[in-house]
Amino acid sequence: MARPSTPLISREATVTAALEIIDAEGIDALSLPRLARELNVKAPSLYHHFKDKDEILAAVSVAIVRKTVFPRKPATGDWAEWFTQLCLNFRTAVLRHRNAAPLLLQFMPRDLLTDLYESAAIYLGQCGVPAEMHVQILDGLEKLALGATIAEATRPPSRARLQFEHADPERHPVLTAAGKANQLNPRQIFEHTVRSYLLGVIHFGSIEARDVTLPAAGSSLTERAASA
Amino acid sequence: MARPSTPLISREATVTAALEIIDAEGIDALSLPRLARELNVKAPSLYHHFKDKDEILAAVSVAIVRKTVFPRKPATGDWAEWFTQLCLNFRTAVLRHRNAAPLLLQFMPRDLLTDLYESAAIYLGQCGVPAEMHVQILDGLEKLALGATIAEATRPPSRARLQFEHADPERHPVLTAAGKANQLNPRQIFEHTVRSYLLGVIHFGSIEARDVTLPAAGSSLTERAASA
DNA sequence: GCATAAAACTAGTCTCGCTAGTTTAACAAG
DNA sequence: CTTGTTAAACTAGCGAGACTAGTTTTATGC
Repeated sequence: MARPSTPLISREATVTAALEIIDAEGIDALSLPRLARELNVKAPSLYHHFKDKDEILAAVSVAIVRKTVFPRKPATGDWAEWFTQLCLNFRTAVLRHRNAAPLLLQFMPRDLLTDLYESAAIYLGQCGVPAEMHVQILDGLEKLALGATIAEATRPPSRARLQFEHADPERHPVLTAAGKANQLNPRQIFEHTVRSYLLGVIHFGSIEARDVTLPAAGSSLTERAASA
Repeated sequence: MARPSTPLISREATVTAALEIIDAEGIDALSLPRLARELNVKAPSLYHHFKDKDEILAAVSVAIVRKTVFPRKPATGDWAEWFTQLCLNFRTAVLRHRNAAPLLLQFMPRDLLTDLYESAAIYLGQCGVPAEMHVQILDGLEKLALGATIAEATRPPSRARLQFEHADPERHPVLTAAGKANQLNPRQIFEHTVRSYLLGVIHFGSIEARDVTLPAAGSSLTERAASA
């Protein structure tokens, strides 16, 4: 077969097919031959539309992140509420494709975020938050939201509610009890975490970060395990 | 060559060599032939000591996490301080091998954590923290510390202080200003984030997680970009 | 002393990412 | 309408890596 009247491959269709494979069979199942088969095409043809496999994965990452719903900014100036909703929406968008979540570590489209951050920094300024705290808030929230979401995505969802899967009621009675006492589902825990962080920043953000080094005395996990 | 009088390969030496390769040349450079060469051995011989490559990577992950220094619990009952130190020490241990950090997403040794969590839950109980909050604290901190550390590790360290690398002073003046106003280094930001989170939990932990769904109106990042 | 298992090896398979070079069709310029 | 150029597919094949099978030699336990 040679050049068809209408192209068989489009970037969009490729990304969609890739995402379907990842969703259904996991990220290791996404090979170029496999992806090409899905598009009724041979693997090398993909190189006419993407430089290499990484470019495909980056495009998949963009597709996931772009589905984050962007909440309207409350006129009340409740910026913490706005950030919380944004983080929740980001989490939702990523968890829709949890098999693909690890991609974001490598391919998170940071240029997409920059426009968002500019807008967020303006909003923070309007709400009276001093500029020295903007980095703290934006950077902390990014790591919190991204990290927590990816971490959650890499756990099997069936066990999401069962908190500590390795906890043995015999060896870990207190931890087991804590798991039972927990009332919140994963989404609520995430929301609580984000909210607590923002509330902490608001009320304690002006505290100097202490310049502490390692504690004078301590044992490593290894030593601890050996002495147990 | 056949069976030597003393084994040429040990699990420990293998893990050490693997970590050296990852530190020096990145995770993609770690192939079994490459690792075997470092041990003056041929690749298939490794299969007498490890089931597959994943088992090697899991062992590497354990080696990294086990170097986390375990701080002494303050008798004052200042559990937030203890958790903060623990998180900082975890971050330090992981950042010593930042190229290997992404491994923790897949191979984080959760069984190692379980003993730690049991001990932490006991400590929280002794400090008067109600059991309903234990999961919130432990789970939130795990995701925060793990996620933030891995996210930080995957950024190049040289640019760590330069906050928003994609920020263009023309297009993003406020964000650029925020970056300049920032006084904290990455470690301090991390510490601040953990501390803020814990302070938030302490003071607002009893607040019900609101059962909010998506906001009534909003635009996605895509629509936003299109309208800009 | 002998059977067994350990610990290395060689040879080779399969899959994958990617490149080179080919073919045919679309399209723009004269 | 022809013709030259480019687009978009293809086939063939390289090189690397994970892993398997089967072999050899040696240590070790009975």
